[in-house]
Amino acid sequence: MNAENVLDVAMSAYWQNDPADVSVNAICQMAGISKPSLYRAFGSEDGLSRAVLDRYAEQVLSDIFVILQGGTGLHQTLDALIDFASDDPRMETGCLFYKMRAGKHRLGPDTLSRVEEIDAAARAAYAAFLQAARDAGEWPDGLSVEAGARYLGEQIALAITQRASGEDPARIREMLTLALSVFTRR
Amino acid sequence: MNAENVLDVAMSAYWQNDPADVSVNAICQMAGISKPSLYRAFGSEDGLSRAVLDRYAEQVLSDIFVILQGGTGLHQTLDALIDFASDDPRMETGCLFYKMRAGKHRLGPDTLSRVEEIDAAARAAYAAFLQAARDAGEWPDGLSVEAGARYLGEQIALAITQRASGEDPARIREMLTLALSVFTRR
DNA sequence: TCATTTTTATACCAATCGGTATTTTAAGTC
DNA sequence: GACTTAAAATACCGATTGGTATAAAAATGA
Repeated sequence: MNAENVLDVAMSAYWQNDPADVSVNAICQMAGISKPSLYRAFGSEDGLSRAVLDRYAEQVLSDIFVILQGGTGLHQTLDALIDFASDDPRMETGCLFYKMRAGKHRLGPDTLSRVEEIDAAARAAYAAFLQAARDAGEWPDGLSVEAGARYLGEQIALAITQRASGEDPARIREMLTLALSVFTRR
Repeated sequence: MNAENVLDVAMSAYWQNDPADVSVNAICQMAGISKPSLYRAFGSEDGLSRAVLDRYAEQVLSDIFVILQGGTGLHQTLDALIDFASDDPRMETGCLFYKMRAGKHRLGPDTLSRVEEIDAAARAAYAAFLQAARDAGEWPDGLSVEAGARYLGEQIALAITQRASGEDPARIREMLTLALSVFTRR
């Protein structure tokens, strides 16, 4: 019955549509397995969506952490983030993590706690990146690293969420570039 | 059976929670009316949510248009928008319009077209406001009014959406102020 | 007061949800 | 081949969804 294949099918379904709109029944049908098989493998819908999120984190989100930890300087890293959010084909239908976070009140407890865990890790990574830029002297006056990290994370989330709603990538890039210009102008 | 009371109850329910999480059954129960009565008055769930959105537009959204058309200059109007998004108590649980727009794929055709209508009107109002600021010479180089209007609208939407998720208003204000600083710095 | 019409309330509909009990099938093992 | 064990498929569960048919009640007109 191949659990990895089920995870791939579920991840793609959750990702392409909204997680809340994809039923367990539909996943079983798409994966060609029976419902008892799925429940034996993952325990519950919560177990499945959590497993999917784990897979997504290591297959996709890890790339964002790589960009942040690249140590290539403020300007260059911001450009890489803009490229990723605006034009990476994998973000064409949005980000599964952001979709889950946006509908967190519908998640089961396990998936929810994983979402919050990833959220905290992302904020920490953004903060570490900005702290390094501050240490290098590339930093506008009167802005805390904490606030900057929150701002940066939410602007990236906004841009990718807009891609999910079919917005023109060029427009998204324009808006995100404008939003992140607060880091490089003084 | 009082249709206005039903609209008030439904608006408050849609607004406080997510529209997709509020069933027709629940609204009937809260309003103390029978389901056939509601369907005779509004035709369908789509008819009800559209009527609710109409009411919301004239009771709440109109205030934003008033701010935008106040003609009090760029800086002052932006501050008023920041105040509204960050601290107006009516936005404490978010904006019903933004909640509907975020879940537009779940809306019926009538409600959906009304959402898009309001969206277009809002963009036009933002653009008119920014055009006036440009005519007054208060405008950064290399930014089109169109792009600025989209950016401004989305930043406001982001801020209010964050209020719905319980974010600290002071943090939201800080982020929104930072985002809108691109209009006043050169 | 009686009859008509309109509104209300109760009960129901088919579809779908997440989750399971039961039965059938298949795979080993001796 | 006979027996055991594990997996799979089907059928079912109660709850809830948007929507309606029908029966009871209330208001209206003569």
